[in-house]
Amino acid sequence: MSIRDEQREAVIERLAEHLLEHGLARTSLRQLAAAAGVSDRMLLYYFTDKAEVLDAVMARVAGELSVRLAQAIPDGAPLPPAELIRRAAAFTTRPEMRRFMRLWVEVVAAAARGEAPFPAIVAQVMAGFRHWVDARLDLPQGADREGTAAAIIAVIDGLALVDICSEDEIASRMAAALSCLLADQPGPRD
Amino acid sequence: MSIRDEQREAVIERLAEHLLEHGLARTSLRQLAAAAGVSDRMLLYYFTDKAEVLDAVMARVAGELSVRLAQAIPDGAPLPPAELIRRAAAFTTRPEMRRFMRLWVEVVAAAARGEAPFPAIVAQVMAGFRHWVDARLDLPQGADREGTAAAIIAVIDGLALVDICSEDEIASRMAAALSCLLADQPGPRD
DNA sequence: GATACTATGTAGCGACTGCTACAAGGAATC
DNA sequence: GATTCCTTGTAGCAGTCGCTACATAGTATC
Repeated sequence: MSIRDEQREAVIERLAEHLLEHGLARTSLRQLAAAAGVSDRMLLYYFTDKAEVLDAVMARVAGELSVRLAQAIPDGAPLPPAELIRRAAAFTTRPEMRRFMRLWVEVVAAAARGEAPFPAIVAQVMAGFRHWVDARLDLPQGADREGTAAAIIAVIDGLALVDICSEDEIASRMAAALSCLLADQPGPRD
Repeated sequence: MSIRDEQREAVIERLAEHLLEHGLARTSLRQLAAAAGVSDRMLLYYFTDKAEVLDAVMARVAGELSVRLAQAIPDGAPLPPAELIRRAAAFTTRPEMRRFMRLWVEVVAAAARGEAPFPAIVAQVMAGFRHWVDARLDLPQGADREGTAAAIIAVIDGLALVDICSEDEIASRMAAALSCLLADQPGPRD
């Protein structure tokens, strides 16, 4: 592997950490270069342009998220939707996962704005989410698997969205309340 | 009212429409000025700086959203959470409401990035949402009202987030599937 | 040793950003 | 008629943006 390729890999690794830490807030070429410990000139030597940088870094981040999701909830035994939501919610609101979800919300917004290369990234990651849910979802025949999968993703992403603009304390209560809403036996009653 | 104040109002009105149409994609001072039909020089005559422009415009948009939410689901008869979610979801995924929700997601992301004046705007709008839910939520005593309200907002916002990065067709299926998940009698079974 | 390719620094381009200094026209007031 | 204030245009500032031209040092190849 050439020096260039080695540096490329190292840069991707460092920038993945940078994006998870700061979101899309500091993503000008010069800021990315500084975070990666190289000059902006060299960043554009390792990558053809800024879009390729973000593409590569986001692919790395998505890969890591994918691994963690697979580890947290294996695809062996399919779960009923309420239980799947409950576990996925518990996992994605864990402190170390919140920066993934925050970045994800920012990326979706950037895609909504039409900002390259985020629309393509969102399409890929979203497909990954759908596949992840589909492989873990136990649903009676005749039910709308795609619709249900989308709804489950929506609930998880919604928790993340509210989470990032609220005080820390609300997240667990929100998850608990959601759990009650989904249960066949609804929450603490008199 | 001085010419300046009249123009200010007219500019806010036009920019509210602009933001709902294009999100935060075209919000440089010059782009905002063009959309409002004035020069950038005059925009900064009517407002002290860009943050004040966005503040005023977002307040207008939030006000309009608030009116529509109040009209769509009056606060007379409190609803159980599942029903409230169902109605709110049906309303916010209506075609004419989607641009509100898209803008909302973008604003939350901008706030997450720390970009002024969005954190303050998000806090205000979020408080409005919480109040709206609280005034319409029928919940047994002893239940966590705040947590449940946050969860309801999360579900609605999640639908919006998935909605803006999916094909049109999925939205209604997602809402239907969610309805099944929340029902005491879960969806079409065999 | 000459040549070609890889790797890196310096410097800067043109476009855009938020914002402002300055001047001037017009209306109102003294 | 002179002065002052409200309104508006012109021009441009300093900074950042993504990106690139150019030079150079080192290394590999012939």
